[in-house]
Amino acid sequence: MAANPTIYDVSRLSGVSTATVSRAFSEPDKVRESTRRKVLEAAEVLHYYPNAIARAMARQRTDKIAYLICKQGATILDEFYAGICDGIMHAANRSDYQLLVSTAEDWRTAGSTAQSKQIEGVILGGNAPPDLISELQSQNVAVVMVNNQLPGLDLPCVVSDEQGSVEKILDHLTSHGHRHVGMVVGRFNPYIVGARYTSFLNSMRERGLSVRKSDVEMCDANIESATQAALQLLEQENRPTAILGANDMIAAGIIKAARRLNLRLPEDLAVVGFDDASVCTMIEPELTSIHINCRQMGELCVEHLKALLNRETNVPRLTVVPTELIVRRSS
Amino acid sequence: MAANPTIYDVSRLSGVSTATVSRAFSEPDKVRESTRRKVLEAAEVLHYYPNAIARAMARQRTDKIAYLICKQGATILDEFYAGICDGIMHAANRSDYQLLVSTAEDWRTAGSTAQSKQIEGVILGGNAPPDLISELQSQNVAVVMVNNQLPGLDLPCVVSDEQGSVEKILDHLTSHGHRHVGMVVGRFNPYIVGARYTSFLNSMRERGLSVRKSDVEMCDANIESATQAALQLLEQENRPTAILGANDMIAAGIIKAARRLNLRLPEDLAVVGFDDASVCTMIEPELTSIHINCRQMGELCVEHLKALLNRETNVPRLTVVPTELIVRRSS
DNA sequence: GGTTTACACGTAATCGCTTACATTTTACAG
DNA sequence: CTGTAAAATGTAAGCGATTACGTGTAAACC
Repeated sequence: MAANPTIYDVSRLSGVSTATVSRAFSEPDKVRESTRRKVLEAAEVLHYYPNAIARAMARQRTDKIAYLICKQGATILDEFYAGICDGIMHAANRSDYQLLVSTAEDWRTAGSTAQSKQIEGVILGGNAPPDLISELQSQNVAVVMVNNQLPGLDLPCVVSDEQGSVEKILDHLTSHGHRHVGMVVGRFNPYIVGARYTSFLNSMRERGLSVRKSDVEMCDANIESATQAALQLLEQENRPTAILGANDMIAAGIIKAARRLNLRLPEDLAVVGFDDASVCTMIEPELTSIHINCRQMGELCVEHLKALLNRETNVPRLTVVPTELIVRRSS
Repeated sequence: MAANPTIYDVSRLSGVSTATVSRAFSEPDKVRESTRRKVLEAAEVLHYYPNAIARAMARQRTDKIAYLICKQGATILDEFYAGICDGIMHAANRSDYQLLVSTAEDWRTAGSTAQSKQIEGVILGGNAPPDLISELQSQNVAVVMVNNQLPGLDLPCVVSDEQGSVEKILDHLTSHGHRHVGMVVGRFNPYIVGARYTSFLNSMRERGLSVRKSDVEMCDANIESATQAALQLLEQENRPTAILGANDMIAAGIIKAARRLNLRLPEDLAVVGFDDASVCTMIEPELTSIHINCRQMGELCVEHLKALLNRETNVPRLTVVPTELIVRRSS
């Protein structure tokens, strides 16, 4: 590991001062074209690349941001959060941010928060614990939340249009004659319970359709639990003719349950999911689902974080990303 | 953004030198218990946290590593690579590394490689382009590859036991009387083509079973393509009684194709996948698959990177992670 | 008690870059 | 050709930690 060349080496070889070398790299138009070329040439020869650490030190700005996934109902293994991550990665690279990724839990148990000091902004994915948020804010790092929204918190949130999604689903279902609709909700994600489920209740009420207690079941974050919950729903006397799954995995569970009961899909039962994960086209019948532009959500997060970091004043507190209903064979 | 407290502030408040403050944090046993307490107390009062940037600057060590996903057949959206990512995240946190995540493409198009300078080690996921590898090595950053293995390259690789996986599948299938076995391979992932597919050919030959050209089809990275490929296989005169999909998505496509032809599973056709993704239990029939401990693979990557960074000499060039066949209803 | 040794702590140089301010060079008008 | 403003470049002081080296103090030995 031969010591890497520094700005001094370039300075010496190119015959200009270190200040000029520095400018040649970070403010190209403040230096004469000819000298800039000399500098770049010398850098080329020496295999010099500016040392970002030293740069951060001098500038008092690290351009480092982090994506913390809060395990409560969220994980990078979930296509949805992975999609957001993908969007964040792209946007971060484009804006020349360095992106750290971690789960909130690991993050805290590991280097406590000492790390935070060098992170200028954090994107919180999923159900972030309030104390994490206030801790971050007290260390004045910029915070943006994605797929979550907490009352009384002053920070930008990026969410998908849950209400609109449910409307679209119910429009679709009612236009096919469904009036008795149920839902299986994953209790593992508080935000989704609060958003998708209550949207469902509201929309149904507005349409003058009733939802009985027995039309809704809760389940855990695995397919077997979802299947069991769906069985509960379907084995009752007067079962719904359509059921929403709070995500595609749950919807898949509903389909499995329907199969066990020898129900025909979509004739005897319509099933709709959320997220439009890849599984939708893998199962039989293909699953009608709500497509969410997670990539865009991720990109928006970075945009907002950037705005926050640049001290812009009018960063929207709530950004709602529109969704789309993808109708397939299951409904 | 009030300026953050520095080691000087703590030094002043606690009445000791900056050197002692520094030691109190990074070499606790080199300082008397009583003074250490004083220091920590002062730090507490001031909300002081050591500035990792400055620390990195002084120590000439950043403890920063990166996970670069090489899009060629790999993406964070794939549960497999997400699982590896998860493992890397955990291990990185545990070892107090900062983890940057990006796709190789974004990485290069964005800040070129300037960034590299501050990254001490890189984990390459998927099919890394050779020039990227040599570029990294020439800047002497430690490199580890996961789920890939290139001839003539001197770096640690972590892969799953493809050969063993195939053996297990074929043991299972032949014990159920299958002698005519086909495969659908994704042409999008060169390594998998090279590993899973050739293992398949070898194992079949060893068992004295023949594989005709028409028993193998290639497909692209989407389910429709996989389904089409499977149809090709299944619509011929003398079709295989069992088919391997090079991953679970492809296997799902095979199942769809079988359904279209009204084949019964597993009676008329056995299907087996690789990766044991969550989709395996979502589809009907549930898919027999090879479980890969991706989390462990990720952790191993970090271990090896760490060893490399600590200049350990005997870092294994190849680590093969054992797999397990999960038998379900599709076979 | 005096000398040695180990330990705790302090002083100050250093890491590689940025940037305010000073100085020199260039461009251009008169 | 000269004077002046603008542009280009140079000088050097930080940024906030670490750490080699030096000093002072207390324990340990004879």
